[in-house]
Amino acid sequence: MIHLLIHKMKASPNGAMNEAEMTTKIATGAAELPLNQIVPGDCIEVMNSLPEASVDLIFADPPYNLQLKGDLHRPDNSRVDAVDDAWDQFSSFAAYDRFTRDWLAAARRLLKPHGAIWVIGSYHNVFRLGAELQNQGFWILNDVVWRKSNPMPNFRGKRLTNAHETLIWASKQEASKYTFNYDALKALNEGVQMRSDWVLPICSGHERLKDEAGDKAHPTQKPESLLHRVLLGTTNPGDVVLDPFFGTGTTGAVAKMLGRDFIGIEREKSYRDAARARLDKVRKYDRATLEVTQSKRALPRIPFGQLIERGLLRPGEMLVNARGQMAKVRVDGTLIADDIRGSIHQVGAALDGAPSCNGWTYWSFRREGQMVPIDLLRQQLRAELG
Amino acid sequence: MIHLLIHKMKASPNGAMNEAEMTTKIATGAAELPLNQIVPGDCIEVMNSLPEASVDLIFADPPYNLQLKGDLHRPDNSRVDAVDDAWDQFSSFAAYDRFTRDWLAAARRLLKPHGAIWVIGSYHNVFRLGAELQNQGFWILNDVVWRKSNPMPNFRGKRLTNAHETLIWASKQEASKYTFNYDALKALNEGVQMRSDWVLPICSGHERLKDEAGDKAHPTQKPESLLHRVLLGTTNPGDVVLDPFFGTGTTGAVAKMLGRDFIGIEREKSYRDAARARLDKVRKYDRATLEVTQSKRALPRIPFGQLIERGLLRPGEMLVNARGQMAKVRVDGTLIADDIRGSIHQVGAALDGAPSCNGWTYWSFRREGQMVPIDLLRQQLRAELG
DNA sequence: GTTTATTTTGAATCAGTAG
DNA sequence: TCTACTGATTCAAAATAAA
Repeated sequence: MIHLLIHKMKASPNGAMNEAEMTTKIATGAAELPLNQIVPGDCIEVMNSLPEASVDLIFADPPYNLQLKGDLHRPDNSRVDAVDDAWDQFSSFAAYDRFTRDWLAAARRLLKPHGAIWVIGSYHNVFRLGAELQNQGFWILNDVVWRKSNPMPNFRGKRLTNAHETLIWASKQEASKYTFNYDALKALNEGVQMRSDWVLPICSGHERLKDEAGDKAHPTQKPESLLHRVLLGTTNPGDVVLDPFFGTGTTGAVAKMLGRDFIGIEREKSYRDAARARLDKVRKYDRATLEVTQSKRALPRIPFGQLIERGLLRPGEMLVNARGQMAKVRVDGTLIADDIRGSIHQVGAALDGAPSCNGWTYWSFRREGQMVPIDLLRQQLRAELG
Repeated sequence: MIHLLIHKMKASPNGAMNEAEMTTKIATGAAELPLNQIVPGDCIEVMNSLPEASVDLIFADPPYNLQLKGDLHRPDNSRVDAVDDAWDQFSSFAAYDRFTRDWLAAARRLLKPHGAIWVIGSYHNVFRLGAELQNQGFWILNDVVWRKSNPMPNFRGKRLTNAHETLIWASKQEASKYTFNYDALKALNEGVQMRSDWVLPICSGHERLKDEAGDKAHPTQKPESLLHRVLLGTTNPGDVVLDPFFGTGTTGAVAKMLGRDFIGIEREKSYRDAARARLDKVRKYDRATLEVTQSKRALPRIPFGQLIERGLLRPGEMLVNARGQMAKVRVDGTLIADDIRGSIHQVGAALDGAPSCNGWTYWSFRREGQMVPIDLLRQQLRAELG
């Protein structure tokens, strides 16, 4: 913990280091995390200059290698403003694969052992991204489809409307204990577990950043709703989130709102400038707002024996399951039912012939003529213990 | 055209060649297409024995290389019947890649110059499939997401519900003049152009083939609705459709209904037998059971959390009920009122001491001095999402 | 026969802690 | 590093049973 803390170097609230200072720091290989800052430069070089195993999550929206040929026109003859920027040009699949291999390796080095990565792409590049993730030992947890509610139609009627993009969520390795806020995402989805297909609109309207000329500041700005779901679901407040293709800073903006620290890396000055102006306007939510639905797994463990020690249940008292079968509570917190002895879980599993059993919800006891689940006593004890 | 016709050798309507005859024909390298038949054997060998440039479309559902570990149980302790068949076992990604390279090369050789291929997979294998397609010169036209309306849930709450599979549609080469029945698919989609995400139920009920013991005949039978859309959209009547992983013959069944010729290749005798029995019962143009989901269009369910993600409500904002009681909106779409936390419905019910509550009509928020029910935002979102 | 309640099932890389 | 133990965890649709 101390190891990581000494690397943290938060930007002052009033403003970040200027870019000249930043470049110097990076070039000298200072092992400090430029938290909540936008680092100029090539993302591979910058990542390699940062201390290894220091980042909780990486969100990466790399160039898509679109390979567009001529101009595309709408049926009314207006020209579609396509992604034709220099940063999206690669000479071949091999060149794109080399680039992918290098930046993914640099990203993997930066991740903590239990860290994870999100990448987003379209059919032009996502298969190469996914294959290389697997080749490097990342462990894919889900692929997620961002289903656009308002995609651009296919004007020529030669293919299906390309109405989605694909995200891949992967942990650093198979053994990683990745962060997944299951209950928060379930709450966000009105009580049913979140699926791998997310219906969200593209980034437009007020959210879409414009330059002085009124044109879009970045050709592929991602919606904040997408990052909200990613960061809420797979990071905790205070986590460090790095975006090596920061663009106009959607990842940073949502991270700031949600009380996560971000590191942005971006090569193009115009994008950095737009992102800085944007980030200055973002405010963090207060603590009560940031709090999310808590998982039961995070609650303190209460040994069943404590109910007896604390006098909430008496030794010798009988417990009953849903089928009316009974078991006697023994002084050491184990049960006995006929000749089956063991914990509340073991005896329940044995009676049901089941591979496992949650004894807390399986057993009830009698109080004033009523059957009361023993889990109620656990809740009572947890409340007492604060 | 004549060149192709001489290769065609349709099965007699009353029955196909028996398997012994078939094997002999293949072994001698007879350059004839076994139309509307199921060829036994390894798909690579069989494909290499058929004449090149003779097939219009290939639909391939190869093994997914799932790499499952131990058993999985549902919360009710029942065991999940997993895909653990020998044909899905590969020793490494390298072995899977070799297999993929070989069968794709054999498939590409069989395709006519203007032919196309569909492959289907999950995140376990689809990135390797897509990358190898590109490596071999196939030209990806779309990736299509099959969004399952009734997927298996994630029982342990450790990941997102894996609710989709991915199909890739690619032509033999960039210059191919592939078949795309734009208007047919547009008609199928109620007059708006077909998108790259298809919502279809999994294969179950009467359509799911059972063996004598009443168990599923094949662990991964695909729904006919999926193949209906593929074949209707990317083939013409009379086209030759080849499926190298024929299984229990969904591709053949739909091809027969739609008046396309099929060639099935399948290694496992039990699958071939089930497929033959199935195909015998299929009649051309029996479309009644297809596209069942198309008709029912219920109002889309909008989770309250989406209002937050979409910025229609801000986290931290206060909601008010009819009695003037207030609750604060949290980032995961839950509310907090004093020490009561939960969904809009739960908190409303708790405040009223009621068993249930419709949060959508219970809560309002302040906009420009006016109190506005949150249900208005839901209606707004529904309109946007179409 | 009709309606309602209960059971079954689906391509799944599905646990974490203490000793 | 390995073993033992605790205890958290599911949605939609079809099939079957019950009323």
